[in-house]
Amino acid sequence: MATIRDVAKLAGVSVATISRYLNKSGYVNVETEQKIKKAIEALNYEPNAVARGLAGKKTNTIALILPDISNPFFPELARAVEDVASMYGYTVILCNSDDEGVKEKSYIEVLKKKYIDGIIFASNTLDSADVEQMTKKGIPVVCLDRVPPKQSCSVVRSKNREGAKLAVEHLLSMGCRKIAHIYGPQEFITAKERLAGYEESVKHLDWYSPTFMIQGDFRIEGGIRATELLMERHPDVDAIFAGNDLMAVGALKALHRMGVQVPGQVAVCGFDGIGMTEITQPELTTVAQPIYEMGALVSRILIKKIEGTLEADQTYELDVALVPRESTLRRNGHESS
Amino acid sequence: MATIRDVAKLAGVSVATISRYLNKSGYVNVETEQKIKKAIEALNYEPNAVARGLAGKKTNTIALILPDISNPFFPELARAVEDVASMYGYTVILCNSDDEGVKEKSYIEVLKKKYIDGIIFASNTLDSADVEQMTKKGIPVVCLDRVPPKQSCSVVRSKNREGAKLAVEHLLSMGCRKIAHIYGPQEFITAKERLAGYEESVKHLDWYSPTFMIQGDFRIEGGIRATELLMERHPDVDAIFAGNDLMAVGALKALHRMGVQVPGQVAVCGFDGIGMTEITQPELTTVAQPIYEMGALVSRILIKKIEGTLEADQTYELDVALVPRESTLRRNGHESS
DNA sequence: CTGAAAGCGCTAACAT
DNA sequence: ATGTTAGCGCTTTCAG
Repeated sequence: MATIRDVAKLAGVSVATISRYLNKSGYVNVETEQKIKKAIEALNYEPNAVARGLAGKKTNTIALILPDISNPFFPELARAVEDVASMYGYTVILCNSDDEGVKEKSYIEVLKKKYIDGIIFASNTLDSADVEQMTKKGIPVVCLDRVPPKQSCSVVRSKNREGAKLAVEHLLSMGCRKIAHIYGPQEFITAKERLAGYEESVKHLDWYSPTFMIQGDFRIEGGIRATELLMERHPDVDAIFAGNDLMAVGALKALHRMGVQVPGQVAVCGFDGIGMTEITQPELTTVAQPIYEMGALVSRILIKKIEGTLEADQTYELDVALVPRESTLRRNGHESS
Repeated sequence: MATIRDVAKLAGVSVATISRYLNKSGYVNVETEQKIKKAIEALNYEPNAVARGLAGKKTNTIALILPDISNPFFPELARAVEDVASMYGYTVILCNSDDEGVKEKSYIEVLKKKYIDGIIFASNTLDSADVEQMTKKGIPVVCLDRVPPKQSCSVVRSKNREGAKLAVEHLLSMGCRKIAHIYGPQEFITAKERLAGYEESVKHLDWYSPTFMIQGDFRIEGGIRATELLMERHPDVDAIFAGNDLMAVGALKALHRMGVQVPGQVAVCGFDGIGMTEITQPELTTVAQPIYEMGALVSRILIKKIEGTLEADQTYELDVALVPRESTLRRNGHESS
């Protein structure tokens, strides 16, 4: 592997000039430029990224910290992040935190030592102190969903409350009259907001009762159990709005086992818009978040921040969209009532 | 951030000693060891990974090159790789190649410049020349599925041919008599082997005909189209063995649309064992690969290779297992005939 | 057992 | 416009 020195020698100039040429920093004569170009080609020179990193404290590497890449929500997000990153010449380090603060901290330590340029957090454990500390240490951070106070970093999220309302409205418009909600763990801001949106939309309805809200765990199993509990408690519900798609899938499974028709007896609506919703039977109505776009946006913001072209930290709230499918399709619906 | 110099000064020894202590290379007196420990703690010293990388050409970073993290087969694999890597103190860079040689090559270039310690390929485009070149340049490589000739690198794969046979046997034992196969793109060695296994198992049966083998694309869409074509051509098939789970899901969808009962009229069996197979209706019988283990093994091997403790390159063929579920459950089956 | 010193390959003043 | 040079923070001979 040729070094910058070799190139300098062959081109008959100093290493500084080569460096300037490489980084387009400072002037360099057109003629010498040509000489340099030739030398580089002749030697098949490729600048060494590690040396650059050490000298310039910039590694063109970002990290993506998420709870678990095998949770179906994240692969698409990761794909988007990596796509954008590689488009801008950055490389992505993948970290699974399992939402455990300890793991997160330990990743952060490692990443700092590696002169990572920035971090994307798609995690819930992170507290604002951590974020501020990172920012203070000069490591740009961008978050997904989690909003640390004092706006110490940019945030990308989607309209959870509005999404929940969309779901309820849709179910009502399909003729449902007793709509239950399986909510996710309340440590998750998303779960909280969706629950709030649900409550807001239904609390003025005559059938409303807190017993229609059941806790789930954002996973299939939890959706199953919550549904069982719910159907026992309220055999008369005619719709379930689950706080995420995984729990909605669980609801589908549970209802099927009980012999309850979907959507005939009970309509089911999820939240997130992961691919799974298209392969269930019946296909699942869901409030889709623009997952890929969220990933793309979050990494574009991080890169801007790294390169110093970000005006100011901001919170971006992306629109969600109701995707109506079979699981909520009821004949007695009156969409245009 | 304290540097090794600061520690040396505070401990009253030279940087060389600190380095030896840090890397457990060379002797260091127990007493000085204590002094060093204290100094490190006092300064909260953390060795700089980039500097280490430059000086020692070892970055404790590996890369995982796969076709697409959003393809449901890969997240679990990636999770396993990252789990093992982080357990051994390595960090993982994620690369999506889309099975395009150009992208792969360009990743390799970048990774080389970053002094990556090794690469895991879960890709099909890579030709053996590339692998050998990498190996020659001193970058350890381990492959998934793809076996480059001359055994220039270790390979982890699973028993595709045997798996296909398991599938056919299972279908036969469930009473199926006309078993079709939707095979994947023949550039994929896995698709080829599964097809071969299928053919071997059925070619001696009286109903056998090449028209029972239909090409798919390893995705849901292709599974749907292939199934439509198949059912038109052979309305009398009573089982479909798909070359992977995604196509099996497609088959399920297509059959459902046509009003064909599964497993009543047609049984369906997939291959891979991805999570999706548990949420279809009916749940999908599949030949499960030990995906997580494959990822864990492949990364353990790579790390061994990096650390020079790997005896010799080898090909590891992991067992697959038939996971019987509803989609092949036929009353007229005689499991124990 | 420990220290001095020469890099690793590049960047960024500072000087010319 | 270009060259000189001092680092970046650590590893690793080679002496002692």
